[in-house]
Amino acid sequence: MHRLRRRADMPDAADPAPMNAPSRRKFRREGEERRRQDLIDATLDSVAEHGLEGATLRTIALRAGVTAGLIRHYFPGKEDLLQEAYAALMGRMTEQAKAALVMENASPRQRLAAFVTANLNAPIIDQRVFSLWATFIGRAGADPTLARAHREGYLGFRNEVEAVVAEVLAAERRKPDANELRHHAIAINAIIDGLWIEGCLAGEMFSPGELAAIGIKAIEAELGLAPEKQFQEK
Amino acid sequence: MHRLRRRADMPDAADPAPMNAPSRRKFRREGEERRRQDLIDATLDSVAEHGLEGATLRTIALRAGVTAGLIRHYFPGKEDLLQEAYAALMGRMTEQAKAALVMENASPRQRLAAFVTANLNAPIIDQRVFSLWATFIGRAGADPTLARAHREGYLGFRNEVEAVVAEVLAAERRKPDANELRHHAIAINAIIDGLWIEGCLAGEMFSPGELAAIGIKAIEAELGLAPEKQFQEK
DNA sequence: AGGCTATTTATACACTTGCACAACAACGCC
DNA sequence: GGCGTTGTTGTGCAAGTGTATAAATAGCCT
Repeated sequence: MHRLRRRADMPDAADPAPMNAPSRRKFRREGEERRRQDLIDATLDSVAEHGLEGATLRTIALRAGVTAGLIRHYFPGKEDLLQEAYAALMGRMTEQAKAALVMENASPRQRLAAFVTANLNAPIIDQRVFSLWATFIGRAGADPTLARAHREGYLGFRNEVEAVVAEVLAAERRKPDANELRHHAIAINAIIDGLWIEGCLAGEMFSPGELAAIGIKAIEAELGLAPEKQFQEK
Repeated sequence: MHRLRRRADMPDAADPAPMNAPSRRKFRREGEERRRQDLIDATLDSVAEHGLEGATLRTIALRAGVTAGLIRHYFPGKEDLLQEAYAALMGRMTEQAKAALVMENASPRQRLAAFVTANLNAPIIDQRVFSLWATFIGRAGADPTLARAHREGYLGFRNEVEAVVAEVLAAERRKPDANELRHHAIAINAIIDGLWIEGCLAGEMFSPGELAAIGIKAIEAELGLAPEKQFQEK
């Protein structure tokens, strides 16, 4: 029995109790945005748990608490759903990452340290998010759409880093040229990315705050900042 | 017509030319190791190109120049083939990465620089290898076997880094404690990993050797080494 | 209350997937 | 050369896959 029918099976005289037949699943109508978000979340959950291969429409629908057919009512096809899910993931990641930069009344150096700390702790250090990132980015080589989405996210992130670095160095009365600045941004970005991966894949190997401390020290070394004690973590 | 049959279709009196019927595919018997390697390579190619979802037994077999049924003769199931393919990939990656460390007649610092340079240029900087790495590692969260394989590879790599770092610092008459050494290794590992990703995903944004130069400078800063000019790249 | 309509379910369908197995033929051995 | 072994092919099959579509009903409007 691999097709689950509730009604149309055995068309002639086989149902012993025709009275209770119409039992159809109860449902509620949700708002359009709510449904789309639920479906996207369910998609990300499915991908994180079973990979792209295991994220079938039925699995996704089950997780979202609806039936598979409904997906087609909101998305033209599975590919579109995956695209939107990836876009949503990237949006949340960069949003969270950049949120740590909007600090009032803080020196550039403090803002940089806070940025690094935010990126190297929960919720950005998270195995589920990493799995999603890796699963999607693994297809960037073959899917130009994904590749462009990544490139934009990456450059946006790096530009943020470069801007803070410029402020930090300016506060130190240093005037780096454009290429020097770019190299610093690339290196710092690499440090954050690399530590992020290590934390996501083997978080329990590091004590709380350890990755952030390592990252801040490495970045300060990269920028040639004296490790002043006034910037210890609270 | 969705099933391609060559013989058994239409069992009675439908074949106009029964003479040419037995045309069966010619084949050669390869050695066992050769076949296994070919199948593993075809698997990696398929995964790199279409992701885990697109790597079907038929696709893999087609690429290996055999028919799908043969795979079952060498591997108990698809999952086993994927496991072995991942193991082979990791083996080649770490092998290449460590190969740069076995230099005779070189100072520790030169060996470190060569190690970084090797890891941040072709063939280790390679989009296909990155796609494979990301695709597999994305399932590490759900698959304990993959997670352990990664952990072992990662720790092995980091221990290599730590050993070279110890030599470099020893040559500078510095005696770091164990925790300091560990932090250096983690940071340097992150720098290499981060730059590796950037290079794989957007290699054309960097001029040749640029990533290696950035990496070496960042690592020397992390270790507090004076950027002596005698270590320029040839 | 009762109808309208768009959301939601249920089902159908063509096709794919991993696996099973029988038939076949390439190659070594006598 | 013939023969047996076994690597290899061809084919079948149940369980899914994404998509299409008819049927039902939830909830709003009047």
